[in-house]
Amino acid sequence: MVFPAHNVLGTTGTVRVPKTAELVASHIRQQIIRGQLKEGDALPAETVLMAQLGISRPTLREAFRILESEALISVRRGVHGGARVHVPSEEVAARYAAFILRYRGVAMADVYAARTILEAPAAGMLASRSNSVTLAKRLERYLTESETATETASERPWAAAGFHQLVVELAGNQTLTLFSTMLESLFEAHNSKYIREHDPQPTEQHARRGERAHYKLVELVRAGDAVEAEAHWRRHLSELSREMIRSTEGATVIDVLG
Amino acid sequence: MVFPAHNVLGTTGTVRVPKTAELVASHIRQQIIRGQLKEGDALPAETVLMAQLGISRPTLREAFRILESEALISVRRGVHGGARVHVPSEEVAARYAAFILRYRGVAMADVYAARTILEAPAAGMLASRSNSVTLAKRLERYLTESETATETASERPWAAAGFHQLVVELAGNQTLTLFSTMLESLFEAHNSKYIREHDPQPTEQHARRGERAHYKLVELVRAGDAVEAEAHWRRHLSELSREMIRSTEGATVIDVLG
DNA sequence: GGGGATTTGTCCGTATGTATT
DNA sequence: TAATACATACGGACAAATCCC
Repeated sequence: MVFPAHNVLGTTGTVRVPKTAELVASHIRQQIIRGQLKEGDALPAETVLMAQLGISRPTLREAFRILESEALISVRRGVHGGARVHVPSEEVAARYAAFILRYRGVAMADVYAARTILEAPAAGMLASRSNSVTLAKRLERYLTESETATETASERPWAAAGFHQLVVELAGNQTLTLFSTMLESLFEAHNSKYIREHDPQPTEQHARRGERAHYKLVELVRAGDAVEAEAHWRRHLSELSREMIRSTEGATVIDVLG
Repeated sequence: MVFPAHNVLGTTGTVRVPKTAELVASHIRQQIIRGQLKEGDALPAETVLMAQLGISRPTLREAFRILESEALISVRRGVHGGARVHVPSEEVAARYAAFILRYRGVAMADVYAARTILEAPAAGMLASRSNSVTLAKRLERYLTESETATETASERPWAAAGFHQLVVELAGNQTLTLFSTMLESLFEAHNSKYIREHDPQPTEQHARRGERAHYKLVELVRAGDAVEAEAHWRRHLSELSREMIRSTEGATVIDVLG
């Protein structure tokens, strides 16, 4: 594999000429996205890659920084170090969405509202499916299993988030599921940052009400009542949003870590 | 500004120690996202930044590559060259979403379906708003203006995409608008790549039907009929999706450029 | 537990290409 | 056209971290 050392086209007018590091990064990225490089795979050592690709170390390192910022590789030092491959993650996509939203000064309330708009129809789709009884069973099993699995109260929100994710996932649209996961990732990042600064409120009463709402959705899905399932889930999501916004009062705008 | 030359904490156990280039990139990125650096602003020259931040040229260049891959800066050579600042763009977020979808082998039909799920409720929200008459006027004005502005048939799809964007935008949720823009960006990338390979079909008849559907939505919004507006828009979007999928038959899976 | 080997992290100096004046 | 200023790329060197024996 050879990359053009001193860009082939010479003077290129107004055309943007990609730098060597970008080309190298794209080359490796494509192998990851196409599945030719799998999770955990080790890339060759720097010296080997330099020879294979015909580039210098600084150039290779620039490519590594690009891929590292996309969480597609992680580099460690030491004797068995080197670059290791990772699958593209929703967190990164959520991160970039957060950059945009933060730049525009979008409030967290807006993000919560988006979840409601997105998830409520998903609940309706679930109930209107022909195999809604099977789907209801899947949902119910998740609830009972997570009930026995959760030991401390602190990990209950995580289980609840998993239920919301499952609702969207069973609706059967992968793009929608991705968006939903991105939103969940934003909430998680925002809340964890907030919890670090303030005191976490367990809100035992709210947890019980949430649990009842989850079981009620299962029933509506089982009954195949799409209209009521969507309406019920919308109410639940709205209430949840209000609660979250009130409890994190003061942190109204998206906060970006990176 | 001084970054820890040889990471302060020394041995850090299992904690991931961020590299200097990442810190520098984050530092500059935050200034951009917080609006302290504005679109078109020029960053100091490399030598100046090296002195200001107390880092070497390779490290600074690694940071530049990271920011460049996020489209937050663009670097040019020559006398008045250097790094120029850009606002965070939806295309980048769409790009990473595309990486994830492509990795999972998601079909374009899935992405189109997501647009339907997302935009249809937005149309309903539009009609149910108290100022729906004003919103209808905005939509109508866009249609008449784009009608006079479009000269060639090739730029008509662009105008249509703008109308769809406007529908979501007027629904008033910025997060939803971002998602919608990301989807539109994916369609644009996919179609432009497809058009380059095949022959573009103008489909005059479809264009007229689409135009009628747009005007009908305006009427339903003006009348404040939320239920029918949502149903109508869903039908229109579904038909549009079928049409696009059929006309790009063979390119069923998301394709990623980068 | 300590020493050595391997691999990346950071730096410096230099040469070359490129765009502006 | 020539000079100038800037980024691009290369090679070599040392420091730091990690693992194995």
